[in-house]
Amino acid sequence: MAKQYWLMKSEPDVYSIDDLAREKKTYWDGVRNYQARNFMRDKMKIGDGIFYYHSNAEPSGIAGIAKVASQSYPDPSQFDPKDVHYDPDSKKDSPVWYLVDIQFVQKFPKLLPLEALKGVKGLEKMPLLQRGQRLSVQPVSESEWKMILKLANVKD
DNA sequence: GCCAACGTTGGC
DNA sequence: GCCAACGTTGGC
Repeated sequence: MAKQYWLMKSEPDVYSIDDLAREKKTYWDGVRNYQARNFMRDKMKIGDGIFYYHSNAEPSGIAGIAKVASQSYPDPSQFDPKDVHYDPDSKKDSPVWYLVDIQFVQKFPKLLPLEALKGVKGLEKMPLLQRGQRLSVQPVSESEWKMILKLANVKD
């Protein structure tokens, strides 16, 4: 299986790339969208590349790189009645929500703002740039991955 | 803080 | 199964 690439959104006020850089590794809990879950549960493989995207930020944009650090497993927060992500419909023997661990790779020297991605030839198909797109876990093609690394002035 | 766009819920 | 109402996302 060839290496695949992803983009994952996080609000930096909640958990930023600096938080990830400090902790080195975290688990991506709280995703409650089926499409995003399916990518994590069915598609992600250890070692896949992840663009770490800051949403609801000033400015919003890609902040750096992480990588998938585990197979998918059930999101523990769905079983915890005290957790905001608690899902009373989910049962332990048939969990609804899955997540993966992600590991810090590098922070971009400068955040690559969303604005800088718009209008770039070769990136126009990215879900991120589609009007109204809110998916928090998205696939990125290899060519998009390489172009963005170039724009950010970093090597993989 | 506003609001457009979207996904989900629930009445019918 | 339709679709209006609602809650959420996320750029601005």
